Amino acid sequence: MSLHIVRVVLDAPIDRSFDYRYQPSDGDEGMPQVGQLVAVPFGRRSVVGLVVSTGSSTDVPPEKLKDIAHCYHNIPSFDKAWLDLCRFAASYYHRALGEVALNVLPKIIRQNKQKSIEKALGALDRMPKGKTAISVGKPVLNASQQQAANTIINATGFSAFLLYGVTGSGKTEVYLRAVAEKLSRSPDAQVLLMVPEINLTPQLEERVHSRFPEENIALLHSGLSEGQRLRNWLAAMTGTARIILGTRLSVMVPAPNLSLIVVDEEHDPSYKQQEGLRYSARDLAVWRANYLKIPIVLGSATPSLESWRHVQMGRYQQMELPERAMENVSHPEVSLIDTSSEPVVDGLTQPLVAAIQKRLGKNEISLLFLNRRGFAPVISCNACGWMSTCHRCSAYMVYHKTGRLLRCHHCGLARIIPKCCPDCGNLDLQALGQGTQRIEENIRHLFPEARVQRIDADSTSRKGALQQAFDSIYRGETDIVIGTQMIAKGHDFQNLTLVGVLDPDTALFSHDYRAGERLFAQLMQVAGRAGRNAMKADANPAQVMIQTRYPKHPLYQAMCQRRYDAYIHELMEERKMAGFPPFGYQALLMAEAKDINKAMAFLQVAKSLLAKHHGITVSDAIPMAVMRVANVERAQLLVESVSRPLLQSALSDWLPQLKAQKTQVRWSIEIDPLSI
DNA sequence: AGCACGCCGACT
DNA sequence: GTCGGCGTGCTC
Repeated sequence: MSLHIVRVVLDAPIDRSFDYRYQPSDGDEGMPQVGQLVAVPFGRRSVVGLVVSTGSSTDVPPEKLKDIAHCYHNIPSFDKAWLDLCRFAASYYHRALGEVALNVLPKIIRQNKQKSIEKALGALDRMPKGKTAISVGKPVLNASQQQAANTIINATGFSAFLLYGVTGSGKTEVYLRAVAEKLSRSPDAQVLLMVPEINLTPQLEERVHSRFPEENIALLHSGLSEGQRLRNWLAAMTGTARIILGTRLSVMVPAPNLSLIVVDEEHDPSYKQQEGLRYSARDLAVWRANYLKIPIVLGSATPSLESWRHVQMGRYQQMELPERAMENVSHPEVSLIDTSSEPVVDGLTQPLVAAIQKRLGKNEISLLFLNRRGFAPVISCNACGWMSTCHRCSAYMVYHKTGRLLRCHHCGLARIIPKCCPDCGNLDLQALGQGTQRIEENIRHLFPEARVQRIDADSTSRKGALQQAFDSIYRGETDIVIGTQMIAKGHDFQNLTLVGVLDPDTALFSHDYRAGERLFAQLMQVAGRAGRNAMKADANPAQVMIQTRYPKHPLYQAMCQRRYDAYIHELMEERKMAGFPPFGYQALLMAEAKDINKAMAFLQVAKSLLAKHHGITVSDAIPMAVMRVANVERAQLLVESVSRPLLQSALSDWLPQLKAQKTQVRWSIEIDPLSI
């Protein structure tokens, strides 16, 4: 009598599978199939595993071989496409298959809570299955929107489209039209609509709901309860939900009839998972579309250089939505205030102060954008030059006037502000530079009658405080808003006609080579807050005023035209010269230890192990300036190559050698790091 | 990742 | 004399 052998992967960083025996018994539903979940004994405990193959023989000695404990026939099995997606992600990011596949499952499935699963499946049965694909209230598209939508709809096989258009150019309508068309053409078709974390607001959800009232929409984001996540996941997995709307984690949801993927704001850094499995949801979405031979739409006003390059190489097709094509939308005028000729007093120039004054007189809202919270970024001693540095990090500690605290924005360390200089005892300590708290104080002083609202991580830490602040603005109870990047996204404010940008220049000289593109994207987004609803016939266009010492810089020049393409060529040239992405490929080896020397020593060894690989460049081990947790020192090593396959094969050879190293150092590898 | 086994320091 | 620290090694 032949054996029934089931090969299973488990949620552990072990890059191999484990064989189990299947014993047929009365009343069960037969041999578990590939893609099914099973419960198996593993060591001293019972864990959930995923079946990756079945057979009739095994190399495992019989005394070691154990039986499958249970097979979850009630959960539909995962299809080959999903397994292959997990396989790709595992190999590309150099993780074990089981670690990837089981980690993306809802917790309730992973923890095998049968009663909750049964309940969710029951709820699913009662759900009506979308079939009619009614799209209601279709707005009329302009010519370029119509053309873009048609191109997407008529695409056959894999096609990637870069939909390039500023805020307000009508990208969302193009997505919704393509979605409507896909759903109406096939009764089973499913679409995946991905948005950045912050953009998945109830308003967007409502917009999709009201456009497709007959459809079940599976919402997937990190804010869901475990029960909701399970229900929505199962709805997608069974095809009950034909629209999947979610953040980066939705890229891994099984969807048997996926026929279109949309990635809105494809450049957004929140598509990159920054802990655990550090995947890029945008990149995985493109892989998935390619595998499934379906179209994918990447939309942005400020596309990533990676996508831009794909367009240049002919792999993606670019479609542009010109802003002028949208009726009833006015676009802001961007102007620069040269701070080398206009004196900056308390963070503000006279032209900007005058512009705010003018809005106050007309009962219009002004928004001041300053990406630095706190009162002042550093305090210093006038006598000896002491600066408020954090002793755990190399960063400055920020002066917060509330509570009279110095706080490190990297590690969270807080201390009472010293009464005198810790070095020389001098009493004359000075707050240098401007933070949002200080600007708020200055503004209240300048405009005592104005109603001022500050929005940053400090003012909104209380639950619901952010919503309250936005509500107050919506109700017209605010004249001047001061905020960090928190205000850049998602919210459109009626009657907001002036945006002032304070001190954006620091990003131009950042060590982070992506700082420029991020600043541009941010400025485009804040600019987009202005004037979207200021539709009064007699209204002047909204104004964006940027205070800068470098008005000739290509970034600001491009910003004046609100055209990213005027600046992206510059960025491309820089990257090409430096061999940075998208002209080169990177992996980052990070090491953590109590003693920095241990971490450094590990990285030295790691570097030497890589020396024999051709076409690979390895940096020196660099101790990290900023620590996350006290008492843990970090260091890193950057591995680069002009060829992705070369980099991947070097990693495949190298990482097992690192695993074999016995060391107290905790390490991890990140592929395509966003910042180094 | 868990979890156990195992071999050296301060405690009822 | 034991309790317990976490280094090392295995899990079908």
